[in-house]
Amino acid sequence: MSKGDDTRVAILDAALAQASESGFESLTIGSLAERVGISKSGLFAHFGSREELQIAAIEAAAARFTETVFIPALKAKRGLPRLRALFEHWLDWTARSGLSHGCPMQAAAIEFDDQPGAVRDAVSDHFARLERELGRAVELAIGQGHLRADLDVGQFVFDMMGIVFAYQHGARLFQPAKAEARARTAFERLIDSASPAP
Amino acid sequence: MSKGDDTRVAILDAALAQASESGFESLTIGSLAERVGISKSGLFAHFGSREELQIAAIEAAAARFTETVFIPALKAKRGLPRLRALFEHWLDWTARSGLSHGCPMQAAAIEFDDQPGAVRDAVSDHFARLERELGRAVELAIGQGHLRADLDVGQFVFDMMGIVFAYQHGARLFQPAKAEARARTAFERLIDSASPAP
DNA sequence: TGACAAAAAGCACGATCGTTCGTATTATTC
DNA sequence: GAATAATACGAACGATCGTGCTTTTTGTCA
Repeated sequence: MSKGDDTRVAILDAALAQASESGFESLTIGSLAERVGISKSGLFAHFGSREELQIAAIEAAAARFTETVFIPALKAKRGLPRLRALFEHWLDWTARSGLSHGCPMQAAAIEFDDQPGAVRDAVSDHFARLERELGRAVELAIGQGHLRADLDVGQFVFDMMGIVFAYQHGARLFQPAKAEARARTAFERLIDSASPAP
Repeated sequence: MSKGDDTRVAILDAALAQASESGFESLTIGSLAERVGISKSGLFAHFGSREELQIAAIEAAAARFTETVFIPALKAKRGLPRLRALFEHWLDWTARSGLSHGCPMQAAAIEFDDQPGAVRDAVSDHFARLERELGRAVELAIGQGHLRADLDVGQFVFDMMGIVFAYQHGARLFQPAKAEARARTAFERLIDSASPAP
């Protein structure tokens, strides 16, 4: 890995930390350069424009999400265990990847949902993939007989996302511990209602 | 109402529209003044600082939420009908109040959750009140015998918020109609699971 | 209508924004 | 070690940021 790539990685690390704290709108070239310890123009040269920097940051966040949530979940047996692992890793993925101030993907989703362009596309691609992967995990669980065969997969994924969103909301604004307990309870109830009839 | 108050209302209307589109971070005095059609300094004089403007905008959003969601729901009979009304009005409150580009309160929650101060306080006050009111509606439904007496009210509210968040997310990034259908299905299932044993 | 207060505008400030360009400093390769 | 490419820097640009002032316009009320 060349020197330039090292710097690029350092920049994106700092960018993710910054976006986690204050959102992508706060991702200015000047403040980011200061955080990384290089000059404005030096940083700028790596991306060519602010928008390119934002896109790179989104993609870096998506990559980190994959490393933190998807990859480790593959270690669990397919079916319900893997689905549970996905849920657990998703709950605390920001903390486990050094972004303790909130999920940058969700911040991006809210900031860019009404601003058509490459940034918005990158965000919606991420969430589309997330839904797809979750759906696949659910289908595997059905295949393994862990969940009902007539389950509405899309609805299950929708419900699961709602639980995580409510968790993130509660943890951010109020008591993280309570939100976590509520989220687990809700997820267990969701699984219960999707289990095969005895 | 004096002329100044009229202007203030117009400013806050524009501020909410702007915040709905691009978030509170994008709420700059210059762009807002142009939107309203007055001078920067003229607008500035109404608030004294940008932070005061942001707080006023949050409070205006909260007030509009009350008008659009809480007040109309009071027309429904207390108990389950009112709870349903709250849910329905909450789902489309942004569209019904001219903020078709996203809920400003949720944008604010994500932008300011890690920035202690009066803005964050105003946001968390709003959501605390929202949870309290929802909880009260649930308790009324229990009192009317519409919901189980041993229901975990806090958990119910958590689940309900998750449904709405997932709806807002899906409607924002993907297909609003599908998200709406999923949200209704989820809510009916939630009520079902909270209904008294037959 | 004239006096007074309220509201808006005008102008300027230092700071910071994204971006460009020419130059200096490094890494890499022969 | 010399040649060359990759990286970083410094200075500057026009624009915009939030915020003070002073002046002008507008509304209100005796």
